This record gives sequence, C-alpha cells and structure tokens, in this order.
Amino acid sequence: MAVTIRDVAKKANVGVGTVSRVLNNSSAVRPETRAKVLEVIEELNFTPNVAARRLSMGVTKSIAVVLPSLIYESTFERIKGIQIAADQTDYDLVLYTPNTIEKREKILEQIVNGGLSDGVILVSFVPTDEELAFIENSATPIIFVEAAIPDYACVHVDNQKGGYMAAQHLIELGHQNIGIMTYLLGEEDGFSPMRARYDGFKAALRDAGLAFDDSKHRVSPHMLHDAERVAKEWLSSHSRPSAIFASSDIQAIGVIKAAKNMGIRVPEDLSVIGFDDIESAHLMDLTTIKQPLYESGVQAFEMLMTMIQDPSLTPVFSELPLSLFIRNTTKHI
Amino acid sequence: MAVTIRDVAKKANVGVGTVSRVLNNSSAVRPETRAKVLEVIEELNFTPNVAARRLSMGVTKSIAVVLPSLIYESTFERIKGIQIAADQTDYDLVLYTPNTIEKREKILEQIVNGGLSDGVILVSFVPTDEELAFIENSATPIIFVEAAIPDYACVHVDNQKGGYMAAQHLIELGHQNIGIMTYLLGEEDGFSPMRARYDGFKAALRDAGLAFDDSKHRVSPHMLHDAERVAKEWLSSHSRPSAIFASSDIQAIGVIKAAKNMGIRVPEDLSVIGFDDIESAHLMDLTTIKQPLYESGVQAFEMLMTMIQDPSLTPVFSELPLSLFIRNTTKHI
DNA sequence: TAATATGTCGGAAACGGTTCCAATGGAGAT
DNA sequence: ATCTCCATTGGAACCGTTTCCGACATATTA
Repeated sequence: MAVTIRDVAKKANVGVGTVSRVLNNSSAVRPETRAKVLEVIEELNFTPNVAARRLSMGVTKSIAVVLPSLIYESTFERIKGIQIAADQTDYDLVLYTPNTIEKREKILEQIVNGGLSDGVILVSFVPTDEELAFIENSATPIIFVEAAIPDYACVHVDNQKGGYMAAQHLIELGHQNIGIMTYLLGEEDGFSPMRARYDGFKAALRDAGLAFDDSKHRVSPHMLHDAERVAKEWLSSHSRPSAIFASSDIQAIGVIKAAKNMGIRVPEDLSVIGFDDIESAHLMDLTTIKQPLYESGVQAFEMLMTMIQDPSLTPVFSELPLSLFIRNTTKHI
Repeated sequence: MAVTIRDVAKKANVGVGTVSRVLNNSSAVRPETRAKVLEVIEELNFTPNVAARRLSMGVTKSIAVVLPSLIYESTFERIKGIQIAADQTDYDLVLYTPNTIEKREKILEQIVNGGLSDGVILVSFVPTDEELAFIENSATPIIFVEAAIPDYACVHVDNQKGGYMAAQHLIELGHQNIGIMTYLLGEEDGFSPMRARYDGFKAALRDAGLAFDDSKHRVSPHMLHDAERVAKEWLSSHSRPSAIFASSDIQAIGVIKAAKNMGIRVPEDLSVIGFDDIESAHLMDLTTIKQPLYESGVQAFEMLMTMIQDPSLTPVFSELPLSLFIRNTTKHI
C-alpha cells in the first residue's frame, strides 16, 4: 500500500541498492542516476519506512528515558536538559514511566535484549538486586541519573553533603530547634537520595552538638498539598521548630504556604530551606541547596553518546556540585 | 548475536510459528507445548526484537508528540496529561521538538509516510499552508492541541474569549488604563493563540468604551527574565497602566517581580492578570484565566486512541472551557 | 592489443518477527 | 473399518530496508 523502495527502483529503472545508496547518500552513485532517483522519490512522495530501516541496520537512533513520573518539577528540569542535548544529535527521545513492577520488568527486558533503543537514561531509578543482575550484561549502554550505582555510569550529587550544608546554614543562623521534612526513608537502601540528605542533616546537627529526635522529623510526599497539610499540623504544635529543612523545594513551599496561612512569618518567625532549586524556588525567593538539575540531563545525555560511540569505555561516575542559594526564607534567629 | 525466535524454536523442538503464537498468546497452543516454549524462552533470556515486530505488524504502538520546546511550563503540564493518559494504554510516547524548518519537514514526512508512529499529537503547532497540504492525506491520525485547524481533530480553547474575559475582569475592577503584554503577534495568521487573546482584549476595551493604542502594548518572550526586563522599563514610564493583562502566567510573574523590585505594590498599585494557570500561578497567588492544560493532554490522547481504533470517524473539534481564577494580584482601583 | 584497475550498478541475502496455508494425527460418526 | 472434522503444528512467504558480492563498461597501463 505504502510506496516502497522497490516502487521507486522500478519507476527509476534502477536497482533497489541504488535507491538505498542515494537515500543514504553514501557510496558512489553517478550524478545523473542520483538525480533521476531523487526525482522519482519526490514524484512518488516516498519516505523510507522507519521500522524497516531500524531492523536492517540494527540501530534505532533513539534513547529511552525512564522516569519515575512526570509530576515532579525537578524531573522535568532534568528532561529539559536531556532534550536540549538530544536536539544537537539525530537521536529521538522515548519516554517511559513504568509505575508497576510488571512495566519495570518489561521495559528493562526490552532495553537489555529487545533492541528498544540505542541507549538508556534511568532517572531516579533505584534498581533492586535482581534488576541489577539482569541489567548486568546489557548490550545497550545505560546511565543512571540521581543514583550512585557502583560500576555503572552515573550522574549524581552528594546528597549527604547537601543535607549537611542545609543544616549547617540553619545552624550558622543561630537556630537550635531545627526540623526536617522528608519523603519516606527506605530503611536499608543505600542508594536513596532522601535517606542520604537525612543522614547528612543529622550529621551536621551532631557535629554542632545539637539534639535531634524523631519528634523533629515529618514525612510527606513531594506534593504541595501534602506538605502543606503536614506542615499545618506540625506548626501548630507548641514545640515547633524555628527552622525547617525540607528535602525538596516543593515541600519547602508547602511549609511556607502553611506558615503564611497560620500567620507565621517567613523568615522572621520561621526559616525554611529547600533542596533542588527548581524554578519555583526562584519565583518564591526560596533559600535552597541547588543541585544542577538541568545540567544533569545534559551531561547524562552527552555521556551516553560517548558510551554509544565507544562501548568499551569504563563507566564514568560524575558528581555534580551542590551550592547554597541564600534567598529570602532563612534568617538569623 | 542476539537470541532470536528461531533459536528458541530449535531448542524447544517446535516451529517458529509456534513460538510466535506463544509470544502473542493467541491461537490455540497445547498447554504442554506452551510450557516447553516458555521454559526455553526463560532459559535463553529471549525478548522479541522491537523493530522486527513493528515491521512485520505494521504497527509501532507509539505516539509521536510534537512540541515547540520544553521550556514552557504550560507545555509541560500538557505533556503530563498526555503521559498519564498514555499510561493507561500500551502505547509509548516519543518526543519531538523540531526547532528548524528541516526538522519540521522531516518529522512531518516520517509521520505521514514513514510509519514513524501510530498517531501524532501536535502541540502548539501552527502548520503553514504547505505543511497543511502535505498532511492532508496522512494515513496516520493527527490531532492538534492549542490550535484550531479546520477539518482536523483539535483540542483547543477560545483564546479570544479568554482575552476578553481578562480585560473584562480588570474593567470591572474599575481600571481604565489597562496595558497588555504579549509575545510577537503573527500579522496575518489566524491560528495564533497570542493574536486571538490580543484581539479579545481589545474587543473588551472597545465594548467598554475605553481607549487603546499601541503605547499600551508591550512585547516579550514567555520567559521570566525577558518579561521582567520589559516590565521594568514599562513601569518606569509616567503613563504606566494601573492594570496589566499578560498573555501568559510567566509573563505576569515577570511583571510582578519587576513591580516588587521597583516598590510598586501588587495588587494595591498595580493589578496583574495572567493566562494559563500553570502551577506557578498557584504558588504566586496570581489571578489568571485558567485553561485546562492538563486536561487538554488527557483529552488529546484519548481522542487519538479512538481515531486509531476507527480511522473513519470524522474529526472532533473539542473546545475546553476557560475560567477566571481571582487570586491575589488584581484589586479594585 | 591484451590485461588490469576503476567506477557504477543490480539484485540476492539478511535483519527478526508474524501470518497464512497445508499437513498431521486422533476423536468421533457411520 | 472408513470417513470427517478439528485441534495443533511446521515452515514458507512476507514486511521494507541495507549491504555485500559479482557483473559490466570504461579507462588505464604495459
């Protein structure tokens, strides 16, 4: 039904090989022949079939981007970076958000054995031991973003240090009663950024000789409304902290919203520091630990390209810098 | 090199047809045969090749999403909707941001003739006449989001009405000196949302008997810094407006930032209304005209699915509702 | 003039699936 | 015992490219 390379060949009185050669403007084709073929292609409105080309070449010219979900602004900023970097190349981006065990398994299979894409960027994807074993001898290059997996290419950040920096900033401002809000902490997984930030935070308090116990820790999803709700309850307690480190900017903004609604002034009555430096942090004048989200996407994509070009390279472990951005939500006590 | 269906067939002592049947758990295969094949598949770690399957089935199970760029938060909210809807299906999402004429042409060709995907969502894509003619007899279903293209399936919004609503709100608050900030207006293109909003805005002023001239119109990209810069210059003029309609929330936020920096209070000294209702609008307490961005994505995807299932359907023209969200950046004069 | 090199080109084979058609064997009917 | 029928299966053909190999014509060299 669709017009194929054979139709073109027939009409142009050449062989299919020749058509293919002008298509890939490779090899030597006589200028007149090329012109004639091009003419027929134009006339027949021929476009090479993508799937056939991929099968025959064993290359997809596409990169799979596996994400936890699209609902987080931070994830989005990473994608932006990935997209911008991809734009410089002829690779397509295919998005996956495997939100069930089955989908995780399926996508991993297709990546490793199914020739789904020429490379994979796993964002905030913490593999189980089983998954890790499965991935182990994948023929297609894989890179982790926001995860530090030994022996794999990773673009990440020292989250523990980030937690430490955040706490340190609050301590330097004279705060003694400091709280922390995180998402659920995986008990024993060493890869989770949340846990690392939490650990760093605690270490800073310890180093400063400040007391800390679970009463100063609250858990909330990285969603505005949840954080706001949790903060509302928290801030109404008598022993409420004078400063809060939220493990993501969205949580921090939720805390600020709750505070404002309760007549608690930020930063006069309550200091709040976030983590990530998403664009909203900028809009809201939020003090935060900036991690280079956008750059992480760019770098991951570029590293992946070099891995595709030379699969024999040993995987690079890239640590991006964190920095404290003091804006308008933290203040000396 | 990779293990194929033939390897499996040989090892399981069956024909390739049988393996394929097991894979697609179709037709009747004797339970014992199925078990044996499944066992060998497991043993050999076989995963069907994606490209081969696509070629032979003539179906890609993927949807192309064509976007102007990823830098706009509003676009992102649409993608979120698309992604969530896609999650309910077994279709993959492939992202394209053709930022040059050549890339536009190439992607359109691959869509129409190349079997790139089973369906296409064109977001904020205003086709030229030439492109329209090319698309005309595309075999693969196409849907436009944020564009009203006659005879095509579209998910859109009455931007003119939106502009009217915004102006009307400001007029009702007693403002007489009302300014507007838009992005570049295409002179004669009837599809551009920007122009429609501008036209609606002017119509409302006219209907209210209010004067308007180009001195009350400023142009800026939909970027925070640009809008802020333009607003700074604008607001320092003596005849500065008492209210501003910005054609996107990001522009509105830029205006607010500039005002705050200049000591102009919002909304006391200056009312600002935006358009879109992106999440930042919520965070910033911005009065705005909400368009259902997320829903537009969901709806577009779902409409596309029905088009794929039955290509004979006449294209649906879906107009989503606009609504005024009064928050904290507009005030009676 | 004969032998060899070079530039083009045609077309078969391969990529790895799916699908259709013919073949086989056993159950049931007569 | 013979004939149908049906469930199950094997395998060839096909999807639309690319690529490799051999063929041919012409140019070059001895």
